[in-house]
Amino acid sequence: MINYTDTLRKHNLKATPQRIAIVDALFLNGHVSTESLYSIMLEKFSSISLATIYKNINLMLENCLIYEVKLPHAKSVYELTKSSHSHLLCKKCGNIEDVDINLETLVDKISKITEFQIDKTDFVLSGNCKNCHSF
Amino acid sequence: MINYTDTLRKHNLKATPQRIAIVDALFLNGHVSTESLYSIMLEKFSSISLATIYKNINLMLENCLIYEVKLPHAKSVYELTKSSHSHLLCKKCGNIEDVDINLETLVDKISKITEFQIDKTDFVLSGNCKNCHSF
DNA sequence: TACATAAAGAATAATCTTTATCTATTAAGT
DNA sequence: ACTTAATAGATAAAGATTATTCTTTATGTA
Repeated sequence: MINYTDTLRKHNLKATPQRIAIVDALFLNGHVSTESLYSIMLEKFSSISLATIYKNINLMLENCLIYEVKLPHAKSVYELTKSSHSHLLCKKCGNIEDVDINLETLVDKISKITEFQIDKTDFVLSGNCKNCHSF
Repeated sequence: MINYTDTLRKHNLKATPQRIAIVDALFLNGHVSTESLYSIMLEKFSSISLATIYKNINLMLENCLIYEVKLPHAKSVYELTKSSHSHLLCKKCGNIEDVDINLETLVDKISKITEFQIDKTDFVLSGNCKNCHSF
């Protein structure tokens, strides 16, 4: 398991074993919901409190270590903060994938038309993944 | 006030005064959260139950009369179902605007690259609206 | 227009979900 | 090793959503 002590400290968070394991779980699983993170954590820390999960998710959100991805017709999932990207959601199997789409030109155009200063996008594309539509 | 009896019936919903008022509130306000819908409704129906709001929102969602817009760092809002469009969110004043962006070419491209069959997009662009950045 | 009936509304209880509180423990700097 | 502020766990509290029960009502039919 990678040591995320520095990562946590850089985000003004004490490096507790629980937090290191949370970051590791996000790294390994990519996109994780609150309750799924709780069950993952229970395997390593049999007496971890659900409140600890919530508290740390909120702290990590505030310190921009993780990001919340809001999905249509599903609960939010959390991911480690990366450079801006979009998400693919399979409506059948629930799988979530990152996808890099260059939205710069598009956003510039919309910015001009709407007179909005846009500095962030949340883009989720839903459908069926390769496995779920090829049979 | 427009009579939404037919609209409701077309979506397999009985046209009760409460439901007509909900549809009207969404039409007039564009994007409404649960609690804000509740306060709007309380003005017309002083004894309406919050459970009625939730029940009807869910029924209208199931019957595709309304759509849930999930926003970053904010509670969901609901809108009357329209043709596919994106949303602009002002991070300062909280204002939400619809914006028509033709994503077809983009989505086709991504579909080919990722081998996902994409049939829906949820696109929220966040920033500052005209009023909030021009002063 | 009145009737029958399934559905909806209001009130409220019950069930999540999330946050707050309190105490014992621990990370991290000295 | 020692000190201190922050964290974890346990649990209560608060907030959000759903379920239940009973009364009322929309709507199709006679």
